[in-house]
Amino acid sequence: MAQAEAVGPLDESVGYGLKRAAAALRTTMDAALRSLDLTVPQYACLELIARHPGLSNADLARGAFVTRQSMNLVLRGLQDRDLVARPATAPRGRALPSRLTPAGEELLAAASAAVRAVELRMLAPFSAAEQERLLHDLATCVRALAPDA
Amino acid sequence: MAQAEAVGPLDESVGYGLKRAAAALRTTMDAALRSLDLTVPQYACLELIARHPGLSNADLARGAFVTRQSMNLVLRGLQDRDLVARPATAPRGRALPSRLTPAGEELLAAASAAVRAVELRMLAPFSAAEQERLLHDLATCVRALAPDA
DNA sequence: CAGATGTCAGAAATACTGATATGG
DNA sequence: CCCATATCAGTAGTTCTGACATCT
Repeated sequence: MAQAEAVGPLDESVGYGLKRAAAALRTTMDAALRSLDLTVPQYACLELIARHPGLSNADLARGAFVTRQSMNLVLRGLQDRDLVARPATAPRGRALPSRLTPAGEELLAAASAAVRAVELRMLAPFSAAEQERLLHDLATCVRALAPDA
Repeated sequence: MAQAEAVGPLDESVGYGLKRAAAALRTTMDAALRSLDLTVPQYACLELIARHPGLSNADLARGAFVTRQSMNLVLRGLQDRDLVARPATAPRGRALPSRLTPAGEELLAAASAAVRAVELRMLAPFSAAEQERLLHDLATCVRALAPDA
């Protein structure tokens, strides 16, 4: 899919700007991860597990903004590639805690570097203080829309 | 799909914050448009046509961040509901310029008000100057990732 | 009991790929 | 010739909806 160009009057909307920025980031991340045979949801899954070992499928689905069903498929694919490991039986409740395998950690290192490069490119025009401010503003938007998130 | 809660260390990433904000906005807009029997892409299509009468299917697809095929289906659905009208033959080239019908303008007025309310809620914590700054920052992100957009 | 989770199934919308044809 | 457009077809991945069983 091609990038979207400016649409004039609609550029005045913060919501549209948000969507445009998220779409541009998604497209760029997708291209950066393609050589590693990883989709954005797959990368998000690996990153989430690395930062929060033991997350369940439902946790990962919420964190990657996909459904439980989709994350279940993502998780199975990563398990088939020996990038993620989950116990066959739940140690507590029904949740199966996910963990990265050594191969998963290795691939994530490369993927994380690629994604970091994309984010650095996106944030290049901003100072450290401006980046912090933007991050804060985005979090404020989320809180305003979903107070309990 | 449930809202995503905070994920701790990942909150430091502007990219993740961007995705979270866009997801929250999408979910809230979807809920606001449900009573009008409009999906977000359908609303985006109507809004784009209203602000830029005569846009082609390809133009609308880029503006709404969907593929031409998807926009083609959206457009057909809106035409079947007599909200959008397109000439049977192209007046110039192959592009078929879309326009809103009176019914389309009427429904869009309600949809636009609903969406505006959502955006106002999201931006409530910000001053006018801060909103302008956020809009500018988002545009800067887009330019940094896709200079020719 | 309520709530969260994992899982399964079907329907729907969407995206990707490739191909064809038309017009500038 | 090159490029953008509209359209169609097939495949695949995703979402939605509903359902059921399990565990706290």
